[in-house]
Amino acid sequence: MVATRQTREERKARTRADLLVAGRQVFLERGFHRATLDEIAEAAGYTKGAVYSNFADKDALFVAVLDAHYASRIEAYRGIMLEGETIEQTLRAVSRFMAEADAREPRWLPLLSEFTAHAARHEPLRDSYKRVREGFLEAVADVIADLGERQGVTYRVTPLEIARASSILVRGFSAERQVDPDIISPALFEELNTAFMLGLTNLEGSTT
Amino acid sequence: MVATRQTREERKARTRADLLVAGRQVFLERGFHRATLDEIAEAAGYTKGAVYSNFADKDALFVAVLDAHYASRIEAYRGIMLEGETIEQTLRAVSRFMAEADAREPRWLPLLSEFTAHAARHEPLRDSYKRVREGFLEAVADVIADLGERQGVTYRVTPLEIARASSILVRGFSAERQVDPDIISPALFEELNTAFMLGLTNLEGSTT
DNA sequence: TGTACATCAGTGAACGCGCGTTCACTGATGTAC
DNA sequence: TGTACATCAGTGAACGCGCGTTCACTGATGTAC
Repeated sequence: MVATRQTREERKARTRADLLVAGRQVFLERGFHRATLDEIAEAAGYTKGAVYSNFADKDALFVAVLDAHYASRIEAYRGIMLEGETIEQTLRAVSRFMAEADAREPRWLPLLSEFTAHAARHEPLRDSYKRVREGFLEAVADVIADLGERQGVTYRVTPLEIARASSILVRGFSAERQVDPDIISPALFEELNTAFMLGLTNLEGSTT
Repeated sequence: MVATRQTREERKARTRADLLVAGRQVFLERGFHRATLDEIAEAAGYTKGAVYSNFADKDALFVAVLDAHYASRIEAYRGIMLEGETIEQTLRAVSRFMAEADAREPRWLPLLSEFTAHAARHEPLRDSYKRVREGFLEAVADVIADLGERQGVTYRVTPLEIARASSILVRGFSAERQVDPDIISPALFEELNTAFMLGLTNLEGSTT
């Protein structure tokens, strides 16, 4: 397992990938503001300079982490959609996936919230954040539209709005849970999600 | 209009009140992190030391601002509840009030989100924030419970959970809007709110 | 296959600065007699 | 009503420090011939 000779390009791509993994991890552990580039670089096995050689600054590193996160989410959603047989089954599977992802990485949503607040206040960053985020929501909307077609279901609002509405709920839950993770009862979670899904889809089959 | 002689106690209370007003304003303008105690003190007509003479630190000042904000909200909600004749009317009036408050001070919710993220990461602050916030939600729950009794309506979940659910929606909307205020269509807003309210109350009158 | 020079990813140390916090001080209010 | 001392809200200046960012450098890869 001796380090093979690599071209510059390969090495740099490797470094970038290492920094993304380490960045994600340290951001999750410490939060955006408290994570230091020193710690991230060290966790990846480099020094701070490597970060600046691969990303414009700390903000850009985070946006890249976010981009990678969303890419993997989209892939997961696509997979779930292909597996589900009925719309109800698929929606339930998506809900389950989201709940599991949150349980697996409970700090992700608070981290996103912290970064959103930061990005909203810093003009150029705000734009690049918006681009990545809207790209994600549009990709989710595509999945939702595909699902509708496959299952012959119509929606009361556009797929993009459904994606956004889902995000609204998720982020709202997260905001509320930040103070105390146990504060949202499972009953409340279920009621809200159900109300939300019934409200936005014509599940009864009426296509008016 | 010569400054009247005041006791120390009166003067101090006045200073504190001035700082709260100025703090609220500067926090709204700049956000929590970017607001400086210098600017707040100056806006209030004092120097930084006055802040430290009235509050433990920057965090405590914000919590005090928050506390005052919630107190005035509760008062408003109580007023609305007393005026409404039917439950539908009252719920609509509350929705309108919340929308108007958000339009009047669009930076309040982002500010709260920024501070929540901050507080979540700082142990002792987190507790005092939680105390203030839970106190608010409980007061809202009281209003909701009173409303139910007055109008003879039952809820599918506890009043406290309704208060929390409402807060979840509000904060979710706000999180989503931070990137771009125009991104949530009125239609989506209405659909979600309706789904939410129908989901949590037994409006048809069934008390089962 | 070898030599000489160019490139550039990553290093390591230094910089800089914004601002929250501290602290000795002051002058007006409060208290005792 | 007056005097002497105590208190303490608010002042103003200095401190401190964490960390993002910069930059001259190096040594391995790339390129030309």
